[in-house]
Amino acid sequence: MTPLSGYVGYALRRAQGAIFADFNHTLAELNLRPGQFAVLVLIDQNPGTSQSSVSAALGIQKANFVATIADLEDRGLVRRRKSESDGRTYSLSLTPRGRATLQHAAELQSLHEARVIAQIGSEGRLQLLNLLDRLARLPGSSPLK
Amino acid sequence: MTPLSGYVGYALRRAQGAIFADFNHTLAELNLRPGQFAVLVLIDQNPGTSQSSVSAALGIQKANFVATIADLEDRGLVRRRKSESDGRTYSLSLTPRGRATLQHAAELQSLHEARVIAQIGSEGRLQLLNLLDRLARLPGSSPLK
DNA sequence: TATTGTTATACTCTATAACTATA
DNA sequence: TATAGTTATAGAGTATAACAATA
Repeated sequence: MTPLSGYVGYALRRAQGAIFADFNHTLAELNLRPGQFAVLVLIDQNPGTSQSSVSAALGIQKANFVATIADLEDRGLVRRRKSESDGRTYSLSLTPRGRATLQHAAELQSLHEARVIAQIGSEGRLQLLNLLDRLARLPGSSPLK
Repeated sequence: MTPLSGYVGYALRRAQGAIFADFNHTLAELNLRPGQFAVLVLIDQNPGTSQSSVSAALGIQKANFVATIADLEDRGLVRRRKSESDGRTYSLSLTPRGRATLQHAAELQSLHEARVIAQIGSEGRLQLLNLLDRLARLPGSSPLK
């Protein structure tokens, strides 16, 4: 059957399915899905940050972030400490085990990214990142209210 | 907070979120989501096709296609006829209303695609389609067999 | 035996509303 | 009032296993 072509949305869905499948397969031994990996990276880069900040940076609802952060805390990868300056917020940081896991994950992730480069080339990857970044800035793409 | 950058998978997720939100907003009056639009396009291009063929072409499980096709049939957009040559399959086609809806949807979709072009340019869009198509062919990611 | 369509089930991601405690 | 975190809920999307009817 003639495949659909010429639809950016459809092409994005198919590509993301392939990329996420490869990512999940590559990091299967760590039991880390793409979103969890992203959370670890952000906390590592912004130690002491809050749940609201991380969820906002990832473009997800803070309500949907509760289960994710609880899981990472239960697994001993993230530490949540009550902030002293603001009783409403938790201060997030990686545990030593979280840092070790992130380092291992980053190595596996680079294998995944290498497969991307093998598929579309280094130059193609940079073009792609640039195009996707501009697409993500489409007007009205924030959650509809 | 410093955004994540340099991860193709993350950039894909953000871009797809923006694109799907824009698509859904653009076709809201028809109550057609991206997957449903794709089904109408495929049936229109392949009248008489089967549920298995369409679901395989879209890279989804045939089990998950049952609810989708039932909804489109209930809305009077798709007709399912028992095949005479093979008692197991249904022959799918668009109803007149389905064709009219698809035509209207295609017009709205082109407005959506125009916004994509406004964001990344005609040339950028073609580059993107090419890159995404190659990414979808990552080894081990093929729902198509 | 294999395939088509189906049911049932479960898991992930996402969206919204409403609540609490703090500010 | 406004914000951080939470709970509850609902809707899509996707994956697998098993089944009846048909090939």
